[in-house]
Amino acid sequence: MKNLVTIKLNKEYKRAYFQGKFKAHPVLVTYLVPNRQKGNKIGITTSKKIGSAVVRNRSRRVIRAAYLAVRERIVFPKGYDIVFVARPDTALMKSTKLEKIMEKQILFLLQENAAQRKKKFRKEKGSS
RNA sequence: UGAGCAGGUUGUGUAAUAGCGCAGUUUUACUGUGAGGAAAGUCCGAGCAUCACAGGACAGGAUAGCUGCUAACAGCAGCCGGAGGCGACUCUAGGGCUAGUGCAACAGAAAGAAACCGCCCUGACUUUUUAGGGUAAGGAUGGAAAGGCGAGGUAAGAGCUCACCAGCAGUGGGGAAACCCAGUGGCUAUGUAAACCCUAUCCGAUGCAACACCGACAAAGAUGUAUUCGUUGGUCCGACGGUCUUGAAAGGUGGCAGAAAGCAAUAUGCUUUUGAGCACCAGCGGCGACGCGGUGCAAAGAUAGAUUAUUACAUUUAACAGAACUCGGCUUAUAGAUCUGGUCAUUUU
RNA sequence: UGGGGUGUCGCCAAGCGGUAAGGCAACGGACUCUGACUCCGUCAUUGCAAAGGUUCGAAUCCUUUCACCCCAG
Repeated sequence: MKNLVTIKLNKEYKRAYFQGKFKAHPVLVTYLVPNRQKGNKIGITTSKKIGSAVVRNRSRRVIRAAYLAVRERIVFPKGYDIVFVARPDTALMKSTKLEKIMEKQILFLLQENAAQRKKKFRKEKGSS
């Protein structure tokens, strides 16, 4: 896919799950963690629990289409690893609806991340 | 018109915007192309690859009416036997318990060559009863009781005799065979082989995570020419090998999208050969599966895994559902639409 | 993708052609002033993942399907 880097190693997925912030919704769960590279890397998880191969493929496509639309609008301060986890109802959604949900989630998580960094920064200042 | 039977086809379409994989080229933009009838389950059969260009025996496994079709098969076609349906038609693991062994709980006298009750005869005692023998017609148990049923026959009975029916053996006729038909004979030991087993036929093992090649690192140790070691399966034989073992590890390409060769160069083309390739035919042969012949087609080939997302219209929401080395089948899932050919009943002519 | 295995009460499980053992838990009762421990009893009921078949008889044998688990990168 053009200009779209995907996460490939299991290590990187685990990093996103354990260190990253997450926001949940009945249709989509988003994990977000900053990486040290330029540009975002995304990963999509569709487990066997959500349905058959047709359902998994469909939800993967919908998420990818939604991300491509969302990427145009949001300005990321730096590179992030983003992992999207599909839910059973994801395949029934339209990608336009999913866009709005995803946009909210990512903006929320970016704020959280920024807030956390400021806190850390202050703490370090105070201790020193 | 109603009910019912068998079989086939299709498996959303169109437009706009944005986007992805692969191939090609005038190389970064265009052109072409891009999921299924089951791609599924992985239940069979093959190709292909490696191990000896795959050998023998045992073990193990598979199949099981007959004849054909097929590269092969547990598939398909036609037929035979059996079961069901008024019928169209459907279903059918359908070799052998008279080769041997095992099992048949409980009940019942007895589950394999049987006497509990009953019936009959004889003896004892003669009030009841009791001993021996004969008897498979009746009772009781059971899924199953020694061919079934009727008549003759008898002390009572019994294929003891006879008619019909079932089964077995051998005879004659028909058929390619399963098998069918006819008459003869002796008079018959139940069920179970999807129990062990026997018979016939077939099967070497491992699966593309097979396997081949490329690039790059470090080098060490052991054996000593055969009753050892290693190389492929459970075992043995046989065969082959001289070198074998080990450390660290991770990647790429091919296999893989019909194959091979040639020709041409504003392109993705053309030609030839080849293959269990696919589709079609008012062609030929065959009842048919199918074969022969002819014509046409053959461009999904990913590798964290492309083949789409959104909107509008049609008619509503399309059902089951996503290729991973490739084919032939089987099985299972499947909304709706549609076509063809039989059958039965009723009404009208 | 390929290979292998398992489904029996709420849980752990035995049984592998002839009435579905046992333990824990649960429920009822006894003991106790009450609770625990202990003792006694009940608990699969047309059923052994589901559907067909073989058999007199199937959890067990055969076929198909479903769910789950393990191994191989």
